[in-house]
Amino acid sequence: MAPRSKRSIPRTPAKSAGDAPTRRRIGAEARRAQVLKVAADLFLREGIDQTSMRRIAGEAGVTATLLYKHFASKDDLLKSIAESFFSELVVSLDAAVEGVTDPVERARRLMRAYVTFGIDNPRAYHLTFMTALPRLRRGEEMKRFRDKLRRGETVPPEELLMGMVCFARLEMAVADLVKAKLTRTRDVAALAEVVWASGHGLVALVITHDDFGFTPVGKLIDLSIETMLHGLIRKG
Amino acid sequence: MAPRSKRSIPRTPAKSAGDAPTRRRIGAEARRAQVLKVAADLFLREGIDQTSMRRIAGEAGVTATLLYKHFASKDDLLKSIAESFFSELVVSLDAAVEGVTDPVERARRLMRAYVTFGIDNPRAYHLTFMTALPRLRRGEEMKRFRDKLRRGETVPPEELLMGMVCFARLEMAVADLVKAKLTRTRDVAALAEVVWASGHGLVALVITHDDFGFTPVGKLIDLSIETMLHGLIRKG
DNA sequence: CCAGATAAGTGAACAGTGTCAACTTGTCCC
DNA sequence: GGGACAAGTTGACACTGTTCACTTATCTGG
Repeated sequence: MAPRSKRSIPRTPAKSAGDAPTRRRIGAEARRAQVLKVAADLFLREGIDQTSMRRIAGEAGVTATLLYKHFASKDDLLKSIAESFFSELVVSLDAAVEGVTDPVERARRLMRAYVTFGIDNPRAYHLTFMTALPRLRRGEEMKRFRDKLRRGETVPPEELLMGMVCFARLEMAVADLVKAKLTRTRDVAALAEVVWASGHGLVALVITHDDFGFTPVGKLIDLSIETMLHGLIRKG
Repeated sequence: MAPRSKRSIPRTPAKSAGDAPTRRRIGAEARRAQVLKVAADLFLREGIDQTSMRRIAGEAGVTATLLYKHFASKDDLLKSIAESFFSELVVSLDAAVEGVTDPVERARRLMRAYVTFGIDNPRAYHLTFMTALPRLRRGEEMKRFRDKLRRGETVPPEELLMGMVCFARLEMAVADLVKAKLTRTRDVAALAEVVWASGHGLVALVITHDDFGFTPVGKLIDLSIETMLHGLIRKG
């Protein structure tokens, strides 16, 4: 955004003699993977806006133009990276509830895993859940996708939207609570969305207003999860 | 190193014809206000990134350079606009609880007013709560500010951070709940942050993933607020 | 009434951005 | 060896936020 003016940079032609400009060719797949890795690193270290296509290209030892042979746009590149973060999140979520059978405890651990992942990986979280990538918005397609996941159907992995998969994990945990007749209300989708919202809000506030002077994060997480759980569960 | 002395370059007199676009002068305050209005309009209509300084200037019938006589940077301009949105939000919040004495009902209405404001003014909400303006981050200053508001002290209005004022409204409502011994726990600050998080999360999700296929928003708001309230309040 | 200070406004440039058309170069297959 | 095609580069375009060096209008005091 702001080109911090660092004056008196001679702007060298950068035509240093002798360095071999040999175009090093690697396969298309390999290059794509390499660019993804470099870009993800830079986005996480420096932030999205601070990371230009030229910078990514430079770090990959390549020209910016080449990136457009592998990704349609910067947003497209971002989207690809987001998908990989989603995958990691799914792994975290699954690990958190592995072997746990009590539905309430499963829900609790799921929430905690989600919030912790977000707070521990603020830039990744920002990229995946707080950036409205134009390409990520697919409206009707998403609805159909949700329905499929809800019914336990499988979806071709290459078309998989990992964000939806994350949500499906939460939705199924909530469904278990409802099935066990533990909840005050029975609208699984709505309940899952509410739970997600509270977790998301916590992460979002903490990572974007980190100077707010919040209560220690650990305490906040505990209180948030327990409050939500108490709100969900029937008294009795 | 080319000293580049551009002394006394004639620089086109441009006095040739009666083109004279007549620099229309208005007072500094007036111009500042006008720019604020134009910029706010554009940000809301087109979004922040789609609105350049030149565009704002053009719409105001002025040069981009002039904007920098009134605002230090685009971020600074954004920040000024954010403050005015915060003010509107405070008005909404106060209106929502006017005349209501029951602490639970006050809390409920406050939450609803907050969430509704955000969903009804997505761009304004995004600008105020989801954009980490560098100038908005003031760390320690914010903490001291919070403490003052918490104690009911007044703060010079020209240094007022309206965002903090909004939060203080919520915090005081929560404090009333705690005082009435209605809550399960007693940490006012932490409780208020948790409530805020859930409201914020709802708004944030709805306005950035508007294609997600959510449960109808009205239902979501109701369920979210009632769940939160049930989670907060002691049973019995 | 007119000089001078100062406030208000301008044009051109700088250093960057995402992106693309047109070109060159490397590598494999026939 | 000669194409074909994939992989990579050059150089530009139309933007961005921002600043420097200016001009011009308006108010004030002598």
